[in-house]
Amino acid sequence: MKKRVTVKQIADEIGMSMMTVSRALNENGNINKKTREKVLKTAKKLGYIPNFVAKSLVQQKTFTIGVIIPEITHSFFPEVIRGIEEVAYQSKYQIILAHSAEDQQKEKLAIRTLASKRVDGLLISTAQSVTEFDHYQEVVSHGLPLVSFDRCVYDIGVSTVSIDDELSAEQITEHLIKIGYKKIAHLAGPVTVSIGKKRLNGFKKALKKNKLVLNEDFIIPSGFQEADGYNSMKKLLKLPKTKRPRGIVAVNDPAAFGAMKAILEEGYKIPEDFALVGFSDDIRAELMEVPLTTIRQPAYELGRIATQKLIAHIENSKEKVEEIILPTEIVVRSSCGFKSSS
Amino acid sequence: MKKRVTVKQIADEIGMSMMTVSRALNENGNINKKTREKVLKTAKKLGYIPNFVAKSLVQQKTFTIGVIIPEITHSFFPEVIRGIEEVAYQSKYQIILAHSAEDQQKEKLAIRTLASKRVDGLLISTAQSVTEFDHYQEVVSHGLPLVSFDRCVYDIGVSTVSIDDELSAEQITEHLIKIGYKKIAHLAGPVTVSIGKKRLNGFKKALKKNKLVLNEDFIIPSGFQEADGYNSMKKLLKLPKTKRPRGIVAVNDPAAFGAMKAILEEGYKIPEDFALVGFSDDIRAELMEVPLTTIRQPAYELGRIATQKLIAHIENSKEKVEEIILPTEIVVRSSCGFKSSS
DNA sequence: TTGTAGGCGTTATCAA
DNA sequence: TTGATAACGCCTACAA
Repeated sequence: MKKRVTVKQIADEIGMSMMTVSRALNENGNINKKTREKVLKTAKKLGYIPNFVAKSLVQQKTFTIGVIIPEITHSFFPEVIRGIEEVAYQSKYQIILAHSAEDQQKEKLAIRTLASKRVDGLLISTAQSVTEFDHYQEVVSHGLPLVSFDRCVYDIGVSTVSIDDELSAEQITEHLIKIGYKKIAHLAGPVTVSIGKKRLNGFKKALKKNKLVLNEDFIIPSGFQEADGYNSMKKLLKLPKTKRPRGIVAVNDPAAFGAMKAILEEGYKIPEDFALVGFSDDIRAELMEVPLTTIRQPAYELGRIATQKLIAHIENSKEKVEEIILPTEIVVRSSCGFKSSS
Repeated sequence: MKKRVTVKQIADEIGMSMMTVSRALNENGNINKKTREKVLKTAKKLGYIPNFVAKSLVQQKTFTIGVIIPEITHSFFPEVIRGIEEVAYQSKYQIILAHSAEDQQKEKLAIRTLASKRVDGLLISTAQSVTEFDHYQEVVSHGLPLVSFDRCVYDIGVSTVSIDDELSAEQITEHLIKIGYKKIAHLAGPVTVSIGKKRLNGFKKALKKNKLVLNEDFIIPSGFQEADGYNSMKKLLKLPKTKRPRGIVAVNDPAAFGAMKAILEEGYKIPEDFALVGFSDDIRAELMEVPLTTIRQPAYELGRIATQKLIAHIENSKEKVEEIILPTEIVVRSSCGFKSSS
């Protein structure tokens, strides 16, 4: 293997100093045009590849953003990543992608590793199992810019980008109520995660606002995965017929898919026996055996805006910490029965 | 903002040399147990975060792998990435994810940037618009390990991980033939991309083997996106009725989805008017209005194995260059008519 | 416009 | 077991 070409080698080759070469390579100012061309030609001839590691060390800047997501299989996060990558690319940043797989320990480790790799900033959507946020606090206190998106952390002084989960959950629950359903259950996410708690709150709010009694048995602790929705729904189906809900508000689409599977599996019909709604408008939602009523989230935009905000924080330490809320839209399909005019 | 804690600061704090601290931090051998504990305690007290950038510079190793994919929205690549991330994580590597968006220029730039960031290796699935591979050759000749996956490059001396595209395309085409279709068209991918060329070859092979005439008009240049399939199918539908094919082999599932849309849009039925098959078993394939017959690819496994091979190359320069082929499976659904027993 | 000296934070090497 | 010194490749700051 040939020895790596460095600035010094180029300098020696043309009999000039390293600084001249460095300047020529970086298109700064103040350099003789001919010198510059000579340097560039020599660099090409020798097959020079600049070393960003060395550059990063000197400049204390890596042009790299760490991205930690809890999940990647479904359609939401890939869309978010596309948005992140696009904005990062435009600003000449790369992204290091880490997958927490909903696991707190992995998330913690990822944060530490990324901090050690000296990423310029961090974009995080919290794992399902996360119960405390010391590990966020730790890097933030070291001055590492962090933007929390989708599943956010509040009160630690970082910008957040999300939708209005509470309001959206309230809206979709109310949609069921307006159609005429009264006994409505919620397959809830973990309340330690922002979206779990906020969607539950929205669900409760809708009942209250419409003077429906909140039956605590109808709040089924669930999770964000299809299997969670499936298991929770199975539990509901074990209740005696008269004690069962008629409407189901799932914490997200994958959970709704699981619930749908459980319902159909036991020979019940949607929406005749159970009305079902999800949350996030997964790419599969409209394709399911019973197309799913859900909340559409602007995933791609969310990725873009979170990244823009993060880069703003990186490049300007005075950038204002904000809670950014993106609009959603209720998408009515057949899983909840006829369309309401409201 | 407080000043960053370094090895030197820890050393000063406890009155020892930097080397002792470094050794203690790295759990090497040869260090007094008490010294080690003292260092660790002090490091924690001061909030030390190791600087991998400096370490990388010294050790000429970043524990980072560059991953370049052409597309991220559909289900194939997210699954691959999950496999990549998992294996990388187990071996303590992180991944830098770059998105070429099917664009040759972006892919070139990504390769250069990743080489400059001194990733330890590169995992690439070629963009649709790529016509020449000098940019691969360039980094490979510099000794940067590269593994080409899914959409592979051959003959440049790198390991490849893919399925047997030619055989699989032959099989699924033959499946249509066995059912009884004789006039079969192919929505082809760009032949400059391995899978485009190989799937076309497989298609041709199946016709030949079964003594069907190859009608060049039935090979429609298409692309890997839904819109490409849609446009190509529209072209086919403009042919006079008697000159139209009865079976359609799409280069991949998204293209098949586009074709399906075009067919149904004009009031035709699948499979009654047109039998349709795809390739890759996208997550939506079984959920479509007409469930799609397709080839199942082991995406997650593909990501895992490509990464294992890459890390093997990284950690052992004598690792054998291989063409790894993963098995596929034909998944018969209703879009191709009744199930064949074969 | 070009060059010199020093340092970014860490580890390899050799010596004590 | 511990320490001093140089080196990784580049850039900042200052000088010529």
